[in-house]
Amino acid sequence: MTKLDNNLRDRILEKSKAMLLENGFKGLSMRKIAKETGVTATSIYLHFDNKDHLLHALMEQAIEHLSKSIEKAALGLTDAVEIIEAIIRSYIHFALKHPMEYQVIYLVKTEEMARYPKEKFRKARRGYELLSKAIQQGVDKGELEVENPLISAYSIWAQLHGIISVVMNNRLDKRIDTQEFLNSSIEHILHGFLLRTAVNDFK
Amino acid sequence: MTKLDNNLRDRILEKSKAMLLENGFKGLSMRKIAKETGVTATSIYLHFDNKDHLLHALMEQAIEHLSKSIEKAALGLTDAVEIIEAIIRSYIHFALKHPMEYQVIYLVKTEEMARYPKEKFRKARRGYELLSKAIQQGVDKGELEVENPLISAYSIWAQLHGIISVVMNNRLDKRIDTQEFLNSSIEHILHGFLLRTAVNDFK
DNA sequence: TTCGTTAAGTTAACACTGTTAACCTATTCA
DNA sequence: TGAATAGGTTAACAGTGTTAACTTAACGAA
Repeated sequence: MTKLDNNLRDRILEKSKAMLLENGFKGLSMRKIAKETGVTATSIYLHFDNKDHLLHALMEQAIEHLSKSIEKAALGLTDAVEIIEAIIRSYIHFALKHPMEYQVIYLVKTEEMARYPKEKFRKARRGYELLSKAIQQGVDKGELEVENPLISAYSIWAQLHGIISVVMNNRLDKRIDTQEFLNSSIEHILHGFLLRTAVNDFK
Repeated sequence: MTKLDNNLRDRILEKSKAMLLENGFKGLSMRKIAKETGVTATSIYLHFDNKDHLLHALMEQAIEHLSKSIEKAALGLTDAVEIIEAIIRSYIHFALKHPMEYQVIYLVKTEEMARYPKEKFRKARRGYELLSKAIQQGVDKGELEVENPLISAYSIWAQLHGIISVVMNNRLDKRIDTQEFLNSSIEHILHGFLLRTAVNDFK
């Protein structure tokens, strides 16, 4: 791994990502990735332990991309509720704009999760920490009513994930307009954290 | 399909479900299911078009199971908010008690969803209709503040799904206690639909 | 300059996978 | 009695992730 990780590894990742964006996960195989990269299937194993590790690498990139989008959206804002809403909206926006990248983040299942190096989750946590800071700030200013900001941050994020996954997997009732559903859900989520007095201000 | 669908089909489903509960989705193959059922792999194709259709059948059973659990939990209750909370808690309880059955409901991805017969989604909708009725009832009584009860029902359900999937996939920060997270999230979700006045009553 | 080492790839093979085509056998019904 | 059909089977295809064994090229030391 001295001068190995300079070229092919990146090309494999690039091609994998491109193939993912085009055709989804279904037909994504090591052999096809290799062929697309102009190399043998076994060569991939010189750069990645196995298919899961390759997906982990894609996952990392996607998490980085998502984190940056969120940070960018929150940049410059000072009001706690504004920041929270901006984070929520940018999260949804990212998911809908980059569905495959979003899905790769949540692809890895429970069992493999354990093996996924914890250190790399630090990056993934940047978003929550931003969110939980904003919540704490809102609590301090008396705008929000929350027991544990970290738990609340994770709760918001989990609820968002549910809403997005429902939309992305076409699980919505056909009578329901997607945009209306999203707006209504955002409102519900925000509403759940606001004080009685603040509720009146929220539109 | 006259007298075909009496015996083997059910045995296949039984064994599939048992294997799913024991070892998860990862190693679940047609050949293994066949071997476990004491039959050839190709025989399965006399009863199911393909693997996806077999999973659809398992999905149907799981949805039925979940729907019954929810209906049972709401039975006898009259107060709208009580009913909503009971539905939410029974949904979470089911998911944690039967993780594999829960996961099979959400396994099928977007592309295959389109082919899944809409008629069969009726069953899946029973839960929402119960929920949306309760919401409507709460609105009529002036306990809840909601624009569209159906949308709200789907929103609650989606948020629940997100919370459960986060817990089931070990995505929670280790500093967070799962039970505390669940309770806090339930509170948030309910809070999001309550009126200002009602908020005070909610504990 | 030659030699051994190592990086970076290859080919061939294993043990699987879902799925189809072709075949067999027992039962049912005219 | 004989044809049709339900309910299976065996053999095979095309694909999968992954490993072991082999090749080739580059480099540093003797």
